[in-house]
Amino acid sequence: MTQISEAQRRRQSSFGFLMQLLARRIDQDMKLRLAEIGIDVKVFSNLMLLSEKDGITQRELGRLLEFPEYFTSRTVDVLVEKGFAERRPDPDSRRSILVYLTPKGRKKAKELPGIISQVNLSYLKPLELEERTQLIKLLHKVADIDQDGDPAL
Amino acid sequence: MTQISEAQRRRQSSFGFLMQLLARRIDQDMKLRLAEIGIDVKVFSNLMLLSEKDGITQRELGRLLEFPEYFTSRTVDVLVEKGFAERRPDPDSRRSILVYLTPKGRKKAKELPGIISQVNLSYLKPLELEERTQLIKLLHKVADIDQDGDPAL
DNA sequence: ACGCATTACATGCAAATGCAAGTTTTGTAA
DNA sequence: TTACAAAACTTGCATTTGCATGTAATGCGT
Repeated sequence: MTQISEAQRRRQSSFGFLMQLLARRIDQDMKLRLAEIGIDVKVFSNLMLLSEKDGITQRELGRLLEFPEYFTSRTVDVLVEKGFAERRPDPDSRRSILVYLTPKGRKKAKELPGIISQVNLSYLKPLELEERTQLIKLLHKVADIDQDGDPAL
Repeated sequence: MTQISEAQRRRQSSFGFLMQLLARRIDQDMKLRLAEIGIDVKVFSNLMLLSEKDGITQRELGRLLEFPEYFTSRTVDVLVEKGFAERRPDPDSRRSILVYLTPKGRKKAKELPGIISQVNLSYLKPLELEERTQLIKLLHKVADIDQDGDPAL
């Protein structure tokens, strides 16, 4: 058994520390998996959201994903370059732009849930089914997204 | 009540999605808090770890924090520039380097636990005490860091 | 209808990042 | 002991990021 200090125990039990550590691991995994299908993490997020709901403004897209505005702007550039999305003028306002998935983008988006499930499952493996539900519920409560649902495995 | 799609519910309940979202928020908060005392997140992590245990090689430091090697190399550069740490030759091997905190670094590290507690607490606020313990325990299990302890609030 | 703050988005540019390739030192095996 | 692989760091360089700023369109008060 390795000797661990009180300080180490404290750090390793810090909510922030655990979140950062795990998020980095997940991000790394996703990066590898997504590279196989030729996209990166930021394209992935936007593709997922747009497949739920497109025809929204860039601002709305960024707001829903909690990404800064300049970031969304450039990500949409990439989506358009890759032929996954297109910008259309907003009939209600000439200063805003609506983002729509193209058929190609929609097709690509269909590949994503499988990857997500696999990655999620690989992380949740050490937990019992009940614990997984509990964990998602607690994270939800912390994130303050006001709805509940079963974990997406 | 806002209308939400099944797909949206699914995404928002994805372990990976929640982790990324929360980690980004925490990171942003920490960035602001740390800017007040003149350091950034990567310096922060290393300072914390070294305050637990210094006199380790850069490789070991990177391994413990799960940071890539080139990253550690540059972070230690910054730590040294700022006078928080110093590199000393490893008596056992001329190709490795031991990193030690300076008194200044040790002093700076003392400011950190307070900030960590505040940030952690601000996130865990929506949870009951029991739930906080449960959440940390579950995250621990997922992270597979082999020890248990009470949450550092 | 005029001025002016605000919204929505884009971008220039400095700094940070990440990969791959480089250097020096050590282990190992013939 | 020599040669070759691997370890421990470092660095060059292209890409990415992020802040601050710019541009165009809109709402709003008077």
